Amino acid sequence: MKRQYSEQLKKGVTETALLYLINEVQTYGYSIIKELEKRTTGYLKLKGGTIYPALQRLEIKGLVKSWQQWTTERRARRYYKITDKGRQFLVKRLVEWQDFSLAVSTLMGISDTAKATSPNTT
Amino acid sequence: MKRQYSEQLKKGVTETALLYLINEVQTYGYSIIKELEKRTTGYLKLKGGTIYPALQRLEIKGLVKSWQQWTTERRARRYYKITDKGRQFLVKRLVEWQDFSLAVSTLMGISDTAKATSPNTT
DNA sequence: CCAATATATGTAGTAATACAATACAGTAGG
DNA sequence: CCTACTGTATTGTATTACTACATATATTGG
Repeated sequence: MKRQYSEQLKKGVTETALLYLINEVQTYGYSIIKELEKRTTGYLKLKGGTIYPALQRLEIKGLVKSWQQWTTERRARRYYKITDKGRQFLVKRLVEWQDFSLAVSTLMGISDTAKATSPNTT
Repeated sequence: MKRQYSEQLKKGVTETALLYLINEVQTYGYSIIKELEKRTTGYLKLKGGTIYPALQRLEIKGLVKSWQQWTTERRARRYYKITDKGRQFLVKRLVEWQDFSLAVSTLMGISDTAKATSPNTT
């Protein structure tokens, strides 16, 4: 099965993105999937098989805490809420992303005053 | 051994960064390591154990080609040069990085007209 | 009423890749 | 001689996004 390169790009930002959304408002897995897709107009589509394990990792690390809530008599959702530790972690990771993305963009000749970035033909 | 989160961030950009440098001028592994560190003021430090396998992957994919050059009688370097296929690939990946990094930055409230990005305390 | 779709969570196994640790060897300076 | 730096390379490990699958309930259209 041929993998997309964008998979690799996602690896550093998934947990930060989840935490960012959970920080805004307590929410649950399925909602996060839809929200990410909507807000990034399709650039950050994450699958259930990615999201649910990632949420579990966040909880194990103590960055979020979860509980079940019954939407109907028989139907449960697992809600997630950020912790203080999670908030501290989020701030660090946001700064890290900014520094990293700026460094890479600069390296690759992509600046705010973006000029033609097509590689030269040396 | 505690791993750095930045490891994950790097996973999508390493090959693109290598290709970008090789596109500028034919070069070799050790030089790339030093050059990346210098140009990104330390934000993109990659180790030999990352670079050398990555260069091999690029060659297997036909994006670069390599040859040995003797710097002294006994000492050889492996130089890399980009191929036409590599140049096409590079352009695609640069565009992909731009789109991706913009999408993520937008999601996380980091725009060019960057306002305070500290998470709210809902 | 029934089928299809959407909602909702979860696991097992696989692929990709950055790293540490290690190995080897030449070279330069004290 | 000895240390540090240059230079390439491999082995094994950790992390994590994905596919495929499993299981349910809820809703909508024909």
